[in-house]
Order: sequence, then C-alpha cells, then structure tokens
Amino acid sequence: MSTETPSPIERGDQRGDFIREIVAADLREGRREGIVTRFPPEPNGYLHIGHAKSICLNFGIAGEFGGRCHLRFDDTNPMKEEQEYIDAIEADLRWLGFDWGEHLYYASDYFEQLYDWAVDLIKAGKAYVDDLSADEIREHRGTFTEAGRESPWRGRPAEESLDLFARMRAGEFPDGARVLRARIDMAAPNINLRDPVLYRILHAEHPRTGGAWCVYPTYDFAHGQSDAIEGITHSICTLEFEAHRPLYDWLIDNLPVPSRPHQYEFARLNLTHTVLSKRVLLRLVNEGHVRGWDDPRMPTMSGLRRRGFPAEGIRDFVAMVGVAKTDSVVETGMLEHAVRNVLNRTASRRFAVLDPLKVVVENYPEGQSEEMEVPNNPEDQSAGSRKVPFSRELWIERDDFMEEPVRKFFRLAPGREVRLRSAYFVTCTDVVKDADGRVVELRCTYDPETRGGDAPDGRRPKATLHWVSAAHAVPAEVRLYDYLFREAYPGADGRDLFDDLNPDSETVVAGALAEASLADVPAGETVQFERLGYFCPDPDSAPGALVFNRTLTLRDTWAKLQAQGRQDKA
RNA sequence: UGGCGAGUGGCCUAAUUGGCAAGGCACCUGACUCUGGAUCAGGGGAUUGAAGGUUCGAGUCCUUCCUCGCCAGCCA
Repeated sequence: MSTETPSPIERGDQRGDFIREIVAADLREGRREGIVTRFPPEPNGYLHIGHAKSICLNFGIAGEFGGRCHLRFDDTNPMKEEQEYIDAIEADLRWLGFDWGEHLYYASDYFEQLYDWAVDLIKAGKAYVDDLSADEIREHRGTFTEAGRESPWRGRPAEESLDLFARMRAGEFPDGARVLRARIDMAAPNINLRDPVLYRILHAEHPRTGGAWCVYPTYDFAHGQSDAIEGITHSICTLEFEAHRPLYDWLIDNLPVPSRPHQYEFARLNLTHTVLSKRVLLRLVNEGHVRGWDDPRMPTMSGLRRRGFPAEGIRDFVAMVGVAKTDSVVETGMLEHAVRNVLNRTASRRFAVLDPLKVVVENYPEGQSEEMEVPNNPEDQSAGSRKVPFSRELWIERDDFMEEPVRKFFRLAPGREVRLRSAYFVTCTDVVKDADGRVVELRCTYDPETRGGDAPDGRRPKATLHWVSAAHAVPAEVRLYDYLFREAYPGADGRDLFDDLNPDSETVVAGALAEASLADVPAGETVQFERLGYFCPDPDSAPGALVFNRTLTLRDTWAKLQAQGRQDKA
C-alpha cells in the first residue's frame, strides 16, 4: 500500500481505534505473526465514500503493521455482478492511493475448493440438500420469538444429498428447485444459525467463470472460507454482519480450512445531506436527478473526483472520523474541512469572474496593456508566479460593488478606493446605468503609483478584489454545486427521500469570464478562483468551451454575515 | 416480541482499563492579512441515556430500566 502523505494515525500522532488495538495486541501477545487484511467489494455497483472508510481501514492497518491487504471481489451472485464494476472499482481504488500488488483475488477463484468443502460437510452430516421452495423455507424458519421447524429433508441420508448436490452442479435442476443447507439448529435464537442456505442453483452467466457453474455459494459460505484460503488474519466488516459471526465461526470450525481468520465489525460511515445506499444512488441516476454515477453531487468516488476533491482530502477525512461501533452520522462539513485543508495548501490561484460587471479605468491609456506579476499560491512560494494582463477595460464581480454600501461592506462603492489584486488601486468615480436603472458599468480612475498593489504612501484599502482584463478574458461555463439533499437526514421522520432533494444542488453559470491561463488547467487538477472557491475542469470542458465545477466555496465571513442579516429580518 | 450491538458538548472520536472528562469539526471573540481566504491567540458549550448500588473515589464495576440500530434473502 502506498499513500502520498501518511495519515495522522500512520504518523503515530494518534491513538489507534479499537480494531488497531486488537491487531496490536494480537501481534504483541504472539497470537499472530503477521497481519493480512482484505477489502472485499461486491462488483455490483460503484464505490462511494462509505467504502473509503473500509478501504483506508484495511489498507491502513496492513501498512501500519507491516502486513498486506488483498483486493478480493466477492463475486458470488452472477445475477447482479458485472465486469464494468470490477474495472471501475480498481480504478477508484488506485485513485484513492492504494495498491494491492499481486494480491488481486476473486471469490470465484475458490469455487472448486468451496464445492469440495460443501461435499465434506454433507459427508460429515453437517449439511443436506433441501427440496423445499424458498417460500417454504421461509415459513419453516420461524420468527424472532418462535423456533423454526425442521425441513422434512433434514434427515436425508448423506449419500442421497451427495448425489443430489452433484446433480445440482451438473445442471439437472432449474433455479430454486433445491438448495444446500447447513445442519445447525432450527431453534437457535440467532436466525442465521437456523440451517442457513449454503448453495443455490443459478443458471446465469458469471462475469468470470462464464457458464462453468450453475450452483453458487452464498455470502456466508464463501466469505469466511475465502478469508481462510488467503490467510486473512483480521476480517473487518460493518456492523450488520455481527449476527453472522457465529455462522462465520461455525463454518471455520467445521471445515478443514488452512487458517483461522477472525471477523471484527465497525460502524459504517454515514454523512448528512446525502445518502450512501447503492439502491438509492441507482435511482438518482436512473430517474435523471443527476448527470450520472460520476455527477459532482454524488458521494461516489467518481463523483467526488469529478467534483475536484483530492484523494488526500478523503483519506484525511476518514482518519479524522475514526473507527468505532457506534452508529453515527458525520456532518458533511467535516469532509469539506479536510478537502479545503488540502486544497488551500496545494491549489494554484487564478482569477475568474462569475457575475461580471464592466469597469472602465478612465485615466488608463486606451489600447495599452501590461503584464502584472501574480503569485500562484501565497501559501507556497515554490509555486511561483504568473503574468496576468491588465488593461483599461476590466471585469469585476458584481457582488463586489454596492451603489449604496451597507454597514460592514468594505468593497467598491462610489467614491471609494479598493485594491485590484496584484495590480492597482482604483477609485469609483461614476456609475453607468441602463434604462431600467440597472448598473451596467463603473467608471474608475487608477493610481499609477500603486502598481503591483502597494501604495508608496502606505495607505491600505479595506478590500482587495479579483479582476480580469476584458480584452484578454476567456468565457467559461461554471457549475455551482451544493448539497444533493437539503435536509441533513434525507427521508427522516417519514418524509419521502426524494422530496428532500435540494432543487438548487446545481446552478449553471453561463457567462463567467476567466483568466486565459485557465484554459490550460489539466483534467484532475483543482485550482482556486481567488476569493470564490475551488474549481476544477469538468470532463465536458473543451477548448473554446470551458466548463468548471465548483468543488467548494472558500469560507466566507461576509456571506455568513449576509445570511444572518437575512435571518434577522425574517 | 427473541437474539446481538450501541448510548460521552450541535457532530465525530478519546479517556493510560477505578483517579481532575481530552481532541477534531462546527460556533463565538480578538490579532494579523494584497483572498472578508489562510494563519495565530482566546472563548462558550457535558449533572458521560436514567435510577439505584459498590467504593475514599465510577464514563469505566454491579442491578434495573429507557432509547436507538441490526437480524426472519436461495442479497452482500
């Protein structure tokens, strides 16, 4: 495994979570000589940020304790799984910064071994072929309060089950005709122990084994045994598998497996203002609420990537959230903090005006222009600087001007002087309006003595604005993103999940004007539009038709003040 | 209803296993600033789900109760 920057935990700055403590103790007390973990996705959908928690946990532990982490596709249900997902999952994993070396496995690699073990179980009288239908099996299973009833086939001789199981594999029976069940205890308080199904008949094309099989092991029969085959020491999964652990252990105990893995469960990640359910995400895509699986509003890895979130920020976020057994919902603000933290350090600064207002600098010579030296990142001198053209006609942000400035508004207003970042101080001398009274242009004068942004007399404007030269700017479409759901807990209190969708989750700004160098930002790179936020080129972007996604806004004290003002009035 | 699991400031997570409840996010204030960003300094906010009990001392141990989550797929 490899990460660009060690997480706080990897650096040892942070105490480990309960799983890391177990791992450390197992090593310290000699129960284990080495650590092997695995990330076991089912290739039936795309990875999302919830998976990132599991990925960072499994690969993180392996890295910290000198072990290794396998990537194993849990491909036991050919009805749902596709090669497309396998490829996407691998790509997302690599992007997140992890590497499994040669340890790429598939549960389907073990189908032959799994089948042999099932035969062993039958011979030992610990499994039997059941002819009951799915409905009948459910009826026999009982309820939480009543014990189940034994299937009439439970006492079937091993030889007969053996013969039937072989014929199931040979394809003699249709889907659902029979199953192989473990013989455990139909009265067990844990329903997972009431003779769970181990194999079912599925005449389906498997993405890897094709038509070689028509019986497939269930999750319960495949997972632990796959762990044992690979020598997994700590099989880490989410809380909903807790009730399966007794069955996991029963199978390991009753099969001649080569190693003894243990299962540990932690609470899955939940985030406010979004939803991490493959089912719901699929609906969002299919019903056209988003642009696709990689829509910048989606919590999928591909969505976060398209949104401009750096992998490092996601890893930091996961480290920040921690690992425990308490069901919890993390505020999305924490993710945003982690992302801003990385971007502030790494993102190159640029100028772009989203809602342009024309400024004419009256005392600046017509037809003249000059190159202003602008730092690429004040947080990082090594990022260097660039030249940005300045001229008589400029665009500034409409929000940066107020004809009648309210209290605490520091920006441009009639008669007021502000600094144009890395350029000159300008003073607004006149306001030009159209027939409707809308401000369409500002007339200003500049002070030639302030070239570069400093005044010889030491005077300091209260505001610094970003700007672009009208003659040199390039047009761009900018897509502004906000929470996908307006409610922190979508669908809570009986509401319909889809009624909680945020109608303003995407705002397309067609007429933005950007510094020309923005045409050269490579895909996958996120830059800062000074004073506005972080933005990245969208895959829809093309030469001459630039499209940027807003990753996140900057923290904005003024916007907060305004929002509070609005609240006070309301 | 049976089984299993979990309850610590608004959110997430700690507490050297019985010794002054700590940190991050969020929030507020101030300093600084060529991004109203960043940074720095400070602040408010917790009868640790409840009630009993053991103890010099309980978030931690015991009892009872409450709340929430998961489990009755031939999904994972």
